[in-house]
This record gives sequence, structure tokens and C-alpha cells, in this order.
Amino acid sequence: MSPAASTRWCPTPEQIMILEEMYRGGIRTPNATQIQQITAHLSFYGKIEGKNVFYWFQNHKARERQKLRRKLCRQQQQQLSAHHHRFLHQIEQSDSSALHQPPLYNSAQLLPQAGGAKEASNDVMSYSSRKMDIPERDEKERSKWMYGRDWMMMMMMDIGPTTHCCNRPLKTLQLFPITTTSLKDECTTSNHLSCSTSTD
Amino acid sequence: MSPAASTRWCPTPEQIMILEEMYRGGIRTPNATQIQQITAHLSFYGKIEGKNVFYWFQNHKARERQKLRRKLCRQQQQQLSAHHHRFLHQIEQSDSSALHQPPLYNSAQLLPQAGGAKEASNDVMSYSSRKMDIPERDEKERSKWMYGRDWMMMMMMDIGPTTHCCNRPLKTLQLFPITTTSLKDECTTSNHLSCSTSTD
DNA sequence: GCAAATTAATGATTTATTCAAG
DNA sequence: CTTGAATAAATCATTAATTTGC
Repeated sequence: MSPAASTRWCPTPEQIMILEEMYRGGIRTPNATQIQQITAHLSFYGKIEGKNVFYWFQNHKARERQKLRRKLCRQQQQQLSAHHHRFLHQIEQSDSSALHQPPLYNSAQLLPQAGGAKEASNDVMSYSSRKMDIPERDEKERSKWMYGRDWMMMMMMDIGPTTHCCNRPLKTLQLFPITTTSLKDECTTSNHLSCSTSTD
Repeated sequence: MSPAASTRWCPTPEQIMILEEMYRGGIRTPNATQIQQITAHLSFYGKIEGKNVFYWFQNHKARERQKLRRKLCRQQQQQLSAHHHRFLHQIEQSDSSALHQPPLYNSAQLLPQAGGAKEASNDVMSYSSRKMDIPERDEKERSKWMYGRDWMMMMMMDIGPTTHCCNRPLKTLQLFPITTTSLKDECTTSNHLSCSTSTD
């Protein structure tokens, strides 16, 4: 390896902030003169060379573009199945008080029935043997979990791991190719998807 | 025995999209009823349990907040020294042609073949721990670099690695604590900044 | 191209904080 | 002042992406 001499530029926070500000200001590919000036200016905050500035803009531009692409892609995919859209209205009406929390939390109205149910019925234990929810680590672990979140437990017990709509298909539906590749390359949006791996 | 059974929920793309849509729709901490419904709905797209939904909203909320805080913090810190602000006008006048590129890039004026800067990782902010890989690797690499960018090299020679304004402080200014922890607690906004080394 | 090694993202847990009731 | 409910913050742990050497 190389000696202790710094192998590469290590930008200071100030330098990064300034570069970003310029980027937002519209600078994308500064020319030689500009790079000179920027370098001189940034040298006030730490060691830097012109090529660092040059590369920074190259990289930043590329990554911003990438981010944008990803975001647009996600928005595109947001047009989902009718099944989903029908649901959206249902859920947003189910409890309006929880939806429009104006301050950080009102907290009083949350599950008033949970406490009542707990006190009323001791037979909670009866189905605890089915251990539907919790990961099966140990008894120790599970009881610790239940202790803190029994209200959630109760709730979950009622519905169990999925039963409502349609007969659920054992594991994961095969409607879509779920196998990991789908999110891989941003979206596979439409055409190009250039996989130019720098032919050397 | 279920050795291969994954220990944790692995959300499908559709589930994630739906959850995000609900989040944007205003749902933050769904109550028991809502979690039930959401779980039932999402089970259409793959295996899921109520606690997954619960945790997802917890995590997503927290991480969005974190992101926001970080961003605000950055903006705050953008009020930098006068030294910097004076510079801003200077640089923006030096060459207007490069500044006001209306489309994504005109690119004609800057080395169209630039293959040097490859995309490393996706977050420019994290200066402390990530890679912004810049050439410098070997002689071979560097000479390739020079070949394409001799104009820049020339320019660089003139200015060298930092010499211009004021006596620069050897490495990085100690205005901020830069040592890897800097991103830990988001920003260390303005006041405390506990680096008081001298208590004699 | 592939597989080990490294790094980033994020699901799951734990700990600390906040507020209200007693 | 203490306690309990609810949750935000911090942390742990595992999965996925990326890089790297062959």
C-alpha cells in the first residue's frame, strides 16, 4: 500500500457544504477558470486540489440524476392494482382521530378497548400456546416481548398472521416476481437502461 | 424444524410501495384496528404480520424525521463565514456560459469522453466514512487521467494543492469536530459544541 | 462472470423520555 | 413522587448491494 501520505481527498464539512451550495446555485460542470477559483476558495477550509473539485461535480451530478430517476420510477409504480386503490379509502376512514393527529401525539384515544379486553378475559393464555406471532427465539425472549406489548399481542391474536381478504396463498403470492431482482436497478423504467460497464 | 425460514420479514416491492403511500397519506402511528386492516390488505401481496406493519411505521417515521433533521441542519450550517459569501459572487460571474445551462447538460465544453469518475456510493453527505474514489491509483491510471485532462493539469500546476488565500491551517479547520462522530448526532447545531480542551 | 469481502439499508429490540393519573 | 401507558431515540442484527480479486 501507499505510505501514510493521504491517498485521497478527504473533504471537510465546510467544503462539502460550499460545494453543495454552488451545485444548488446551478453550477454543474465548472470550467477551468471556475475550478481554479473554487479550489482556491475551498483551500481556505482544508487541503484540496483542482481535480477534487472537478470530480466532485461529476459525481454529484451523476448521483443526483440517479436519485431523481429512482424517485420518478417509484412514483410511476405507484399506479397499482385496483385492489389496492379500493382499500385506500377503507383504511383512511377506519379511525379518523388517529389519522389527523395535529400535535405529536394525543395518545389518549389509542385502543381504549384493549385494556378492557385484557381485564375481562383471562383466557388470553388459552391461545398463547399457538405462538402465532412472535419469533420463536426463547420463552424468555417472548415473554419479555409480550410484557411490553401485550396490547398489540391481543390485537394480533384476533387476526392472526393474515386471514382477511381472499384465501391467502400459503406463502407469498406469485403475482409478481418477488425475487430480489425487482428493485435492483432502479426500476427498469422504459428503454435504454445502459449497462455500459466500461469496456477496457 | 425450520432452519431456512428467514428470521425477519422481507417486504415485497408492492408492500413497500403501499406502505409508503399510506405514510405520505398521513398515517404515522396506526392504531390496532388500522394495523389489522393494513395487514390484511398487504397479505394479498405476500406474507406479513401485524407487528411488521407496526414496526415499519415506527422505523419509517423515525428515519424520515432523522433525514429531515439532517437536511435542516445542513441548511442552517449553510450560513457560513463572510469569507465564503464574498466569494460566491466572484465565482458566479467568472463565466456565465457554464453557469446557466438550461437543459441537463450542454457538455460540449468539458471533456466529453470523461471516463474517470465512476459512481461510488449514493450519499454525498457522508464524507467521513464513504468512498469518493478518485484516480491517483497508479502511474498508469494517472497518466491516462492526464492525457484526457491536460488542460486541467496545467491549470492545477499553477495553483498547486492550495496556496491562495490566507495561511491555511495545515489539515482541516477545527471549526467543527470532524472525527467520524460528526454525523452521529445529526449536526451539533450551534450552541454546545463541547471541544473545550483547555481548562487551566 | 463469479464468489468472498465489504458496506449500506432496514427490520426488530431495547432503552429513555414524556405525559397523565393516583 | 411514583407508576403506567405510549412512543421516540438508540441500538442490535440480518439482509441486500457493491466492491474486489480471481
